[in-house]
This record gives sequence, structure tokens and C-alpha cells, in this order.
Amino acid sequence: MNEATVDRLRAHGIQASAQRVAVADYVLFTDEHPSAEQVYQRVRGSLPVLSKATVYNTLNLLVRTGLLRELALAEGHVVFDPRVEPHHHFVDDRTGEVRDLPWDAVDVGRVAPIPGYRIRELQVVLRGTRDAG
Amino acid sequence: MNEATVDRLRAHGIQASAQRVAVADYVLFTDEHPSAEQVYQRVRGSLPVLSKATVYNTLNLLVRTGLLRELALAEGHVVFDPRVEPHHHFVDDRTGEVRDLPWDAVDVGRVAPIPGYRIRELQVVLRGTRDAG
DNA sequence: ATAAAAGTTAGATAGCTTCTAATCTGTTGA
DNA sequence: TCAACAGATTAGAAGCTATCTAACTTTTAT
Repeated sequence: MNEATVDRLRAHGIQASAQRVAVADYVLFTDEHPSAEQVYQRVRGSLPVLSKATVYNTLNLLVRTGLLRELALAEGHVVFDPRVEPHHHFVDDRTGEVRDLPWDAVDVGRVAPIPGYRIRELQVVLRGTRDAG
Repeated sequence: MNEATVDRLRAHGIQASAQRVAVADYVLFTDEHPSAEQVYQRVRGSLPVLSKATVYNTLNLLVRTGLLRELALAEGHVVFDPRVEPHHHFVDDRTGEVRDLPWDAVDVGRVAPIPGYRIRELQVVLRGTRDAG
């Protein structure tokens, strides 16, 4: 039971149950971009008393409170990313694996305004494959 | 039965059955970014003899032959886009609605190479909401 | 015309996410 | 401390989306 995680949850008005702390301890510190299923498998290793419903509830709770981001980049499954500050993503065409790219990895210049809409965020999505070498 | 669509399918080695032409007539010309379910509902209006399996088969076939693109931008459902040339997308946070943005709507400058990976494509994803006005 | 290949169908199946109702846990105030 | 209430968790059911299957129909080629 990580005290820092407990404090962080409490600071966001989240009651720090054992299950929530276990989920948060993993998903807020990983760089694996896990799916809900992956979170369930991983966390169950350290806390066997855990249901899938709780995993989904907790993930959605963390997303609602802004501690976690939900990404729909690869077809077919949603993954989670604890880096909520602006950054870009690279998606492996073959494996679907997602990698974070720092904000300054891409120079984005002028963005044309879209009449009638307000832009909240921008990200660049790169797709490709692992090199031969 | 649109003759141009028939020719286009044949030119890509696709046998032009009534069902496939009906699906293609809609999905290759729409700017609605429909989901598979939406395609099914729409096309069934003009061709009632149509099963969902055929819709999925045909959509996947069109994607495989490069006539259509599959987009995973909003959580929860995949949509299709007949514009296969490079362009960007705007996603409405509230409705999930997707809009195409022309390639030159955003100036993308330098892109840092990713060691060990080859970049195949790049797109900018903008998110926001409809304006008050 | 006929046989082989390809396409379509309804229904079954599989995977992911949410919902439900019951149970359990934590918190609060006397 | 302890009762009572709110909140959290659970297993299983249910809802969706997408794919698979096996039978049937259509098309193509001979």
C-alpha cells in the first residue's frame, strides 16, 4: 500500500480502498499503455481479491478525475495512459503497441481555426513499424 | 446500381455483387464517418436483402483493398472514412462526431525520428466542442 | 448445362464493458 | 465502542460489437 498513492487519491476526493490503491499503484506509474484486461491481470498478482467490475469502475473513476487518460488509437481496444499532459503517440501497425512521444518531438505550427468549434487539445498520431535493424 | 461504383470495385479485383455495390455506393461517397451499424441501417433502406455479416465482410474487404480507411478515434467504436489520402481529423468531445480537416489545415514541421521505427503515416487529431455561437 | 468458386445469410459465438442486486467495508457520531 | 449509514466490491447477468460457421444461393468458366 503506497502512501503517496493513497494521498494522491485522497487529494482528488477518492476514498482510498485497497483495490483502488492497488490499481492506481500500477496504472498511474506504468508506461505500458495497458488495456483494462491487462490492468486486471497485473493487479490481481498483488491483490487477488479483485473483480473486473472494480477494475473498470476504478479506471473510469481515475479518468473522470483527470488522473488518467483513455486512448482510442488502435482499432479494437482502448488503453490507458497516466501521462495526462499534452504529448504525442506512436502506434505500431503490427502489434498495436503505443509509445509516448514528448510534446517537442513534433513541431506543430499554425492550426487553421474550425468555424463553429473550439479546439481543446491537439495531438499527433504517428503510425509505422519496427525497423529491420 | 451505380455503374461507376461497379467499375471501381472491378478495377480493384472485387466481384461486384448487389450487396457490395450498395454498401460501396454509400460508404465510398459519404462524409458522415459511419460506424458499421450505421452503414447497415443506411444501406438496408435501399437494399433490404442484406445481413450484418455482409456489411462487415464488405467493409473489411474495402479496407483491405485500400478503398476505405478504418478510424479508431473515439472511444468505443470504429468508423470508416472514404478519404484515404493524408488528412487530419477533428473529434467532437460531446457527440464523438468526426470531421475531416484538409492536410494543409495544420502546419507540421520537423518530426523527430524514432530510433528503431519507421514512420508510415502521420495525422493530427484535434478534439473540442461546438462553439456557443 | 454443369461444376467449381465465390458470395450471402441467419444464427451462434467470442470478447469487452456496463449493470444489477446482494454483500461487505469504512466512517461518523453518540 | 458500536450502531447506522454511505460507499465500495463482488459475481454473474446483460448489452454491444465483431467474427465465425455451416447451409444455401449466385456467379463464373467450361
